[in-house]
Amino acid sequence: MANAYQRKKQPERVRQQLLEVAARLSLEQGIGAVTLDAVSQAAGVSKGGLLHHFPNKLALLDGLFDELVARFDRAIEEAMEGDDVERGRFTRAYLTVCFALDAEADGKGWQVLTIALLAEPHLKERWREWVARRADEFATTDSSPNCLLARFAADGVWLADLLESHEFDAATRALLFQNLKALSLQ
Amino acid sequence: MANAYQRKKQPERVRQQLLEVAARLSLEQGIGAVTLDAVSQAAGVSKGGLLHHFPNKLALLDGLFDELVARFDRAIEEAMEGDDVERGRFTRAYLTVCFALDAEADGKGWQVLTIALLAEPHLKERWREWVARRADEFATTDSSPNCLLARFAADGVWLADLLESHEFDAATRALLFQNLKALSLQ
DNA sequence: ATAAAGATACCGTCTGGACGGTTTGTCAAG
DNA sequence: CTTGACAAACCGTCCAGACGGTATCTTTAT
Repeated sequence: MANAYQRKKQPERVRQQLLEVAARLSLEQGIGAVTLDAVSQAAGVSKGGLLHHFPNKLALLDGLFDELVARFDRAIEEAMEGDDVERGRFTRAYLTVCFALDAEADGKGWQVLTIALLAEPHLKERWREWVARRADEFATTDSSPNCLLARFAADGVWLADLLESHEFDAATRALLFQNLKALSLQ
Repeated sequence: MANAYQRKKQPERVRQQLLEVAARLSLEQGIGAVTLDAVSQAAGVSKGGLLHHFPNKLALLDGLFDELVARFDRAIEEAMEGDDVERGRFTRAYLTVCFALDAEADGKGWQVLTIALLAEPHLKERWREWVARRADEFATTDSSPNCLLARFAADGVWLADLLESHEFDAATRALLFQNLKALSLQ
């Protein structure tokens, strides 16, 4: 730390570290805690260093968004692997991922996504693009009203997880999941 | 404006104006734009004046939350009036209100609720209380999994409206609404 | 092979502005 | 004449970003 000039350069590692730290900070202390100072310090980098990787704060949030969307995409793709029914496959994967998020260890880190998303009108736009791309991609298999409905419900459940507003028992939760999956097949 | 000492004193009016302005600001420019300076200025009041009505910023957000929840409650109650089927009545009202929000003129102002809600852990807690109270109140008529599901879907639709992430045609939207209402009756 | 010539990856400090909140003062109404 | 409803100036803090530097990588020319 004292002599960081000498230490090995590992830009990709540092960049990753910055994103991780930013996610963790926002999770633990709210989005307000994500300041350039706090993030850089927690990542063991100077503020100048942070600003080298992300030219401004918006770029940092963008990077965070990209990272999280990428994880989301991967999770969905993974969930689609083991499903050989075409109809509603994407929707079922979406359901699976959304319902699993609260249990998952690093799933908590996702929460920052929405917060930033809602706070930053700019990210709202990017999310819209994601939805549009996916809707287009799976138009032939997942565009039925029932699939749409199921995905909306998943969003609702995910929001409830985020806000911790509903106290489910696991059985009800599982039942909901089953019912929604059934909807995706009709 | 120049000489506000002379103008008629109308505390309730000013208070209301402050809340309205705060809602509008958060809607148009994000929650970050809701600063004491901006709100007070846009409401034609000095910052001292604002802080007379709301001793600190948290109190302002609280007031906003109260106002919005009150409107929500009123809207739900109103929607329940014309419904004489007991089973799922609350859920149908909830659906009606959520689906109507984007069309409503001042419905847009609601959006601030979530944003503030997600940003402020403190408001998250209060929202949880609202949900719990309602869930308890209508436990006998609206606690079925299908009702729960319908309400979650409504939340999802509402979120989509908020983020402007989905482009519905009116027909699909109406169909969703009908399907969900049907669910509340099963 | 190697040395010069950039390019890249950082560090540490400074600044200007925004923002929440305080204080003191002023006017009006009851 | 006391209290409530404001105004206006001010304070301390925090924060985004600029800036100028330094050390390490990579490429290129010889």
